[in-house]
Amino acid sequence: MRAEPTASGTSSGRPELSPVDGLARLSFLVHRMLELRAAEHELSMIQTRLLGILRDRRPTINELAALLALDKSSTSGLVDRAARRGLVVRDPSPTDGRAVHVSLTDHGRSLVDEAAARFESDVLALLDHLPAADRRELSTLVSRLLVAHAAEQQIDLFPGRDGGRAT
Amino acid sequence: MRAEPTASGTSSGRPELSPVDGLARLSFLVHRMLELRAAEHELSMIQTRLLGILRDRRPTINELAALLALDKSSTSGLVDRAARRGLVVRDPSPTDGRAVHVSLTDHGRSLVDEAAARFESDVLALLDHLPAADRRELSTLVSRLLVAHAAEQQIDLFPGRDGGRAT
DNA sequence: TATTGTTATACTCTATAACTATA
DNA sequence: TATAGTTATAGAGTATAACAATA
Repeated sequence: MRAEPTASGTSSGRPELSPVDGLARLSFLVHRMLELRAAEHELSMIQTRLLGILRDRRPTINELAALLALDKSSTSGLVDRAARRGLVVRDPSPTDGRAVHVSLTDHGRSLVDEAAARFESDVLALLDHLPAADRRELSTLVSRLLVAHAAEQQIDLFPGRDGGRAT
Repeated sequence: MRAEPTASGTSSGRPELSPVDGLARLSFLVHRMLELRAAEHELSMIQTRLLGILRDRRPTINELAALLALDKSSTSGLVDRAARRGLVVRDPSPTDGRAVHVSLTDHGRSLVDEAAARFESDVLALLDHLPAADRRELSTLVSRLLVAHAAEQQIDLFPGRDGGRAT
């Protein structure tokens, strides 16, 4: 969005990006890393998100639509195209004659696993530009930021780790 | 992509996201903030990027295609749709009878300015979850990371601030 | 001949509305 | 009657290939 970097002069020798600029650029950079790795397997971002969700779930079309924030008709088409490529399968629900469960094929799983592994090493390589201490500090701050934001939005960032409602 | 948060236990009371998970989630969060603000003006991400570029330039279709990493035919169609909505105009190049220059209309500029302002306040509000000292530290680390990455990729993060080739 | 831009065609992605089958 | 999913339709966004106009 910004064209000029808005280098809010630190008056030290090193120019520094503004906080908003920095976060925006970092966001686009990481996003593009995932896009490129997905594209290596001819996966669009939405197909990649679909496969990512299916890594540990067998949702119905309706559940998928909610998770992807898409209309059920869009979701149906998305699953169609993935199924046509042999990445996912539809299975009838044993309990509801109207519903289907979508799950990964072995091929779909190998694609998403490989893309995820490559993306992870991309991000690690990016972080390697910082010395170890800075890297740890950055991770801690990012985590703290996300935890605070999730708390405000009443989102559970750590499902499984006792959602809070316990003793 | 990750379903489980991979809370690499810090063995302290507070769970912390893994570095890759944290950066990925932060990236998606910031990306979604821009998407939502753009959507308030019925702008897609690619239309928003187009208008963002035009804020301080009047590129040709070919130049736009390079900046957006799109084919020139895709760019032509993108500009068509933006022009049909009155957001941009094509003007013939004074020096090359084949080329056109694309620029913002007043309407297009007001849309992109407003979306940018709202996005900026979203990111500032997000950062407000951290105490001021942490916020400054995070910005510095993000900036340092991007500067190092840009240097490696031989990209100039600060155009105008003397591209280096000087005295 | 080479370059700039547009057009024709095809496919993915998305939503709305209408439909089928089951509950 | 309500819900789960699909299909019909329309439009944005993208690429490839073919084209027109200009250089």
